Amino acid sequence: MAKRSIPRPGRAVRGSRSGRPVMAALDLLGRRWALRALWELAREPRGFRALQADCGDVSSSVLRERLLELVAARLAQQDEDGRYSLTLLGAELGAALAPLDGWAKRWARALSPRSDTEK
Amino acid sequence: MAKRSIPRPGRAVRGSRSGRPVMAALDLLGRRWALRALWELAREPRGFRALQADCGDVSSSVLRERLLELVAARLAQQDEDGRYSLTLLGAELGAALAPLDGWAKRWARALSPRSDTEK
DNA sequence: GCGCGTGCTTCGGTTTCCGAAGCAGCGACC
DNA sequence: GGTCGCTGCTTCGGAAACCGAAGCACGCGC
Repeated sequence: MAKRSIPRPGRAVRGSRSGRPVMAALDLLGRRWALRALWELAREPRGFRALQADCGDVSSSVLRERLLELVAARLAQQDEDGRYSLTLLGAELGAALAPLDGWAKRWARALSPRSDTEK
Repeated sequence: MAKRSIPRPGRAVRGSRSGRPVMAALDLLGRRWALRALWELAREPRGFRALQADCGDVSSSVLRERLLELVAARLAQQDEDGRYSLTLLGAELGAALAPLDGWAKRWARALSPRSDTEK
């Protein structure tokens, strides 16, 4: 498990040797399902299988990897009862990402009216 | 080119049949280098090769795919001189994501002091 | 013409992801 | 005690995504 190194600020990550914090974040969150898992956990803590179901049945192996990464990055934690939840740090990230929801709605509005010109 | 369908609000995407806009966004941005490319373009418009270099030498084939996706999603566009830039919509997304930078710095501060307990 | 930089393409090899199956542990119920 | 169902988690073969290096066509300066 944990095959590849987990991005952390101050360390070289994929696509950036600078170690700039935001680059590490971009790497961490750019992995498949990472953003989604964080988003779901921000809504409310859940157990592994519930989380998997709410993420549209992600493959359990990948979800496990992402969760390990989030935990290693101190964004998430596992409670004694097994449920996953965000740490304070993770919740703050969730808050920083919150505007995404509002933007997405504007995006939907901007795209739908005349975008029947899709293939 | 454009092998897989491009996420759009109102359509089923990976991991969500609901068509909720934010899910489409999460899918689009959860692809490798998508977030990073957007972030770089938000700083300033650039040509393909410059963008590639600034993204830490992403493979050109993947960068091309991500750019096509961003363009299809109306987040980016290609100017007459060939340079890529964000559309108004894309710039708004960039603005919505801006808090990420501040958060990442806090993340770095929270992690560095005593996290010598890394493997 | 020639060199150089551009946007972009191709392709073989590697990594990542997926999906289905299965395991061990635990509480509920009989 | 037994087995049922649910849990967190693991394994593994095949599929898809990604990488990296090379190369093509075009435009521009020389």
